[in-house]
Amino acid sequence: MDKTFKPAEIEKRWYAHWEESGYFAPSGSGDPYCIMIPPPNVTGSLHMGHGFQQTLMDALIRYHRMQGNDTLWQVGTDHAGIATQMVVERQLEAEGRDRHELGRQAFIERIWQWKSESGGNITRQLRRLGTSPDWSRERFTMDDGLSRAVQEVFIRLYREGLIYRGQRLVNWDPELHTAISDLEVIAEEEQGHLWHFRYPLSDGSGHLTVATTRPETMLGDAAVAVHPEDERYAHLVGRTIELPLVGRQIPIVADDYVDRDFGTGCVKITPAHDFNDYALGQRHDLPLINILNADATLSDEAPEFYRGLDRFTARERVVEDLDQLGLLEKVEDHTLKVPRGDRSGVIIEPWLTPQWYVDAKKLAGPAIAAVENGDISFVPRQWENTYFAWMRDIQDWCISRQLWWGHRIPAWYDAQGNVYVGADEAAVRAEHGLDDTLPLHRDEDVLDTWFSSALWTFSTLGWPEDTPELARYHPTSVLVTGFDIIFFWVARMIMMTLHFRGEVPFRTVYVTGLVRDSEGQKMSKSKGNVLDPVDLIDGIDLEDLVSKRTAGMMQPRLAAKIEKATRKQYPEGISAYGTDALRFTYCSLASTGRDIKFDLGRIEGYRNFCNKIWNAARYVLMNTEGEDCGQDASAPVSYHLVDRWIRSRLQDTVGEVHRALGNYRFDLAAQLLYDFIWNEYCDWYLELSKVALRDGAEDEAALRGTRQTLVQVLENVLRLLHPFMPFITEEVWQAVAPLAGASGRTIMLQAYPQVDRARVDTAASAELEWIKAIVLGVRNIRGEMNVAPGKTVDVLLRNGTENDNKRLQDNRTFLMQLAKLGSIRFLEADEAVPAAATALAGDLEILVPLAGLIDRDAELARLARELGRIEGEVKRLRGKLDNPGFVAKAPADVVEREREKLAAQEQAQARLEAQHETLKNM
RNA sequence: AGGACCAUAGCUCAGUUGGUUAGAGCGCUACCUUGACAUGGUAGAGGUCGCCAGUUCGAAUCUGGCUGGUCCUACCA
Repeated sequence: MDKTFKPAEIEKRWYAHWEESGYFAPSGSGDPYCIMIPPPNVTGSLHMGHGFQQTLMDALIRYHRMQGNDTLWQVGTDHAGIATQMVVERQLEAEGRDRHELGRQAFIERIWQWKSESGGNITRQLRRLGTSPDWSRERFTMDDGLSRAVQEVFIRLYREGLIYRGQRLVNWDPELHTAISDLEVIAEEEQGHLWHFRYPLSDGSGHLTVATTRPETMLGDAAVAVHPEDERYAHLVGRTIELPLVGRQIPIVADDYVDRDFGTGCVKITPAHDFNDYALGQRHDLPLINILNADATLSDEAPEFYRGLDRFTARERVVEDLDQLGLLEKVEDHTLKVPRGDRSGVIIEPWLTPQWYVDAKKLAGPAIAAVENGDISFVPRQWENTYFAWMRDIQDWCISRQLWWGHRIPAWYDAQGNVYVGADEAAVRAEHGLDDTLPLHRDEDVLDTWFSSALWTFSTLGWPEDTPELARYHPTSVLVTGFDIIFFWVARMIMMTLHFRGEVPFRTVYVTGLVRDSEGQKMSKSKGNVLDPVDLIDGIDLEDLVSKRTAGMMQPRLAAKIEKATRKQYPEGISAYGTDALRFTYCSLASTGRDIKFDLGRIEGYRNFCNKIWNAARYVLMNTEGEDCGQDASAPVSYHLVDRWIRSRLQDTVGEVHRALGNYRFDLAAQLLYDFIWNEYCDWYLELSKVALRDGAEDEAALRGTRQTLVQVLENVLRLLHPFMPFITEEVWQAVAPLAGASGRTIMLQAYPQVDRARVDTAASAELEWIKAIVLGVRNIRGEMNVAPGKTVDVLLRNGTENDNKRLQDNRTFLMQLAKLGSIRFLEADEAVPAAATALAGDLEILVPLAGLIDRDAELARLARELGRIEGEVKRLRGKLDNPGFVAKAPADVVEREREKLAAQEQAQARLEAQHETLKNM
């Protein structure tokens, strides 16, 4: 084995081997355990959030696979309608063409082609993370089976009256020329203005002043509204206004939607271009005057002068023109929330078009109940509140998109506008008895991407066919996802699955936090702070990183800024940490209910941890390969104290890891394993084993016992660690397993360690603590008193019991070696106490004679410091025990424990005081 | 406007039903190339647990308020 762990070659080799060997497929036996991957965008690339979630899913999958479950991880990708279409449209744009020139058919073919070129990217990246989904079952939301499921669901919901077509205001993206759902609109505060306009009363008796953030919409005004109880305007209600620039007579209406205290208390009402105004318009029977075209230029409904102008140009004109007429009263700076499309980034227009909707309210009922009654639970629980809040106020879901890439809506229209929904045109004709000569044309629109995603848990398993997989793996076990798609995806999956399967899609929703950069900023391309998980695995030099982060930047200034920041933060680029270190980092940061700040310091630490494991394995192999490790059961084996101790500690660790994983506490599991391996197995056991192997050379059975313990504990640890660090554990396991008496082709399919109560050995633990206390006591003196590391020291023990004496005889060589002693013995009863530094191990006093090694005054100071600490502790404990309330009301065992603590501290205090006194007088 | 979450060592975070000497990693200090590992070892410094009340024998932990931060939902033209 190499001296340092080199992950790159190992990862490649093992992943290929696992996949070729079919180890990722379900075993077919055991209790089913199933996770559905949240399907990433097929043409997308892996980001840190993916890396995080995939790692957690894979850890769960590998854990359950090793636990003997029939484990299915269903993998697949999403066609991501808008996102993918946009990418290809940009490509066309670069060629100076557009999709309309190409035509629908050719454009769709072009996207399929792009998918076939780039679609492997994301799955390749998933493989680099070491994920173990059943690749043979990979699905795509637009493959035949899933498309059939989508069609079936649409038709059935339509027939049940749960899908309908309606004309109403939608969120219209003037850039993409499509409707989008409420969830796809991001409203953020921006600086704008509030314009105050005078609207003259028709009878010439004066004017009203209205305030607006969108002057151009006044061309579509249908009324002015005031509050019904607003005395200032009560006399005007029912009268009319002559709308400037347009000349239309519009009414003044009263509606309690109006906030009297905002602006002038008069609101211009544009029912066709504002959601609130639309609702108000419905109440007052106002006309809808649509002044915008699909691209947000002014339509023919606007006065001729403005037609064809862009909405923002029209805004300037309207303001100018009103100013000219003396109707612009004032302009104020104003902060307002601006709705933008989450994909295009342009300002969304409420726009009147016919669209398809899902009646979400009816589907929401059972979906709410499923969480209320515990059929589905969220981890952490507080997300249930978020879910309920949204579901109880759910709005109908606009599912049609004016795109070409996606599942085309299975609806046909005749010349009269009658709608026929069915699987295909022939089916529609047959069902409705339509003559072949009657012209029908198919709906041009496609479905929202999330419509097909909502069916993911059952469509991937073969629905609407009644497949064995559906029966076996559905409902699935757990969904691992981010909170950002609880509404987009999780809620809709629950609704659809309950409706069509009559069962929940999953029992548990594990909601992960967001991965942020080391400053807590959201990672985004435009901020230039994104990290590619693969770059953390393979490393990347500075120049490549800079060019990657600044590629495709529209604004050169932004690019320069990003370049500067990147050069400052990563002057050496990013080194290669390997997949295992990355995965372990993700796990260790995965506290529930908290976003994670990704800090390179952590991954570096865990890279070092990999190296530690690697080197521990090297040591173990050096001492066991070619040696008798007790594989032959007939040879006698005896276990030394240190062997019994580490085996016992292993059991504790195994139990706690199971508990942590049962609660989705990946961070605790990672911490437990790190601590056991580094601080117990390596720091203590391996060091102790060196002594045992060298000084026990005459006892073959004991040697066998220690060698066997070395390899067996390591072998157990590797299995414990495998769900988190699949590669290094496999590589090392292959070498270690035969020596540990384990066999099998891969660690992946070995059993996960279980607690063996018989191996819990509290006596061994106690004795080892005794050894550690003495070693640490001496080391502390050595360290603080600056005793040269090469120098041995002599130690005298005082005030020991019979048991201490026996322990000393049994463990002398361990103490000698680990504390680097020249000698150690008990002080004779009549022996004079030499000037010495002192440490305590319980009642036992450890004396290190100064003997020219240690400075007396320094030791006095050290003792004084220690005494100060103990004094404080004694004072605190006395105060507590002197409090009658405590003694009377606290549970007896708590009081007893405090008494014992006090006694121990007082004892220690007395000892050290005596020693301090003695030393001072020497 | 309503709601959620967060505030613990210089940094990133643990701390399970109230009872620990409040922990870990990184960073820092001193010493050490000792035969698994300098991606290492040994020892050490560092915290009035955001602030103020309250409940309690006892609060980092429970309750209320405040301050600061993150986010979600809805939205006033």
